Amino acid sequence: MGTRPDLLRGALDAVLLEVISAGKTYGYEIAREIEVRSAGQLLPQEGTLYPALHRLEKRGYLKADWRDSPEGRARKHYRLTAEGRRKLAALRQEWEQFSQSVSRILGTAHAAWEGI
Amino acid sequence: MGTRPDLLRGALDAVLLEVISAGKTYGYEIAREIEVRSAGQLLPQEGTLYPALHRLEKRGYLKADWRDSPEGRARKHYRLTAEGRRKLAALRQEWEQFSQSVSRILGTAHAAWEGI
DNA sequence: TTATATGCATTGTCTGCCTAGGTATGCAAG
DNA sequence: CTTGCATACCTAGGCAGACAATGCATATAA
Repeated sequence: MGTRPDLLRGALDAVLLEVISAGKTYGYEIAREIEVRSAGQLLPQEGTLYPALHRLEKRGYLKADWRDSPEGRARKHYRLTAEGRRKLAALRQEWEQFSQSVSRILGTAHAAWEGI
Repeated sequence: MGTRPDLLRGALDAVLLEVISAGKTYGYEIAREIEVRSAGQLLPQEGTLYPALHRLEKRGYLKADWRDSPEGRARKHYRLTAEGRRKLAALRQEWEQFSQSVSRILGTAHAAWEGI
């Protein structure tokens, strides 16, 4: 795996909603996409991923339906609700502000020095 | 307060070590410094801050000593150990990689596109 | 039959932020 | 003197969520 658990916590929901909105719709595929897009840095465990998807569904950000697969067992496909799209936009902005705050404090490279 | 608790979790240790290494040495001062440096975005609660400092001390990243204060009660001053400086460097790099991964996935502004 | 890839799910443990309290000192206002 | 406020530290308990481990189901290949 890549990073510490605690790092993932704050960003997982945003990452999941983003990947799903980009057309990766079921768990197994979502996991692999996250791994690819992060170049192996991020890789949520199954015991993290599936509960997270259930949470997002229960909170109304995702809708799911089952479809058969040509290989292996059936897949549970997710898609964003309207509320999910709004949530993604909000989480994206929240992440941006937060990560810039931290990066500015830590003095890491991609901090935006426009402010202060 | 500023951000969601879950966001703070992943970055708090790094932020604390950084602020202390920059010369803000006791809890109350550390808290205010974080608030100032993040422009109010980050503000750990006392029930978060003090246990976090104790953890870092117990793990050997910080050393502490008590000193009297001209105003109010005595202060517990922290400073980084050699191990603490190494830890800060590691956490800084970990944060940079992680935040870039997430930012790249979310497509937020300050992502570095040099890599892929 | 066994192994491997696909695919979803749950249980139990552990970590750690928060809320909500508490303690102590110094000073100013009433 | 008492009340309030800033300074300054600490802790108990609740709760959310990531992880490891395990299990189940389907398909293909050795």
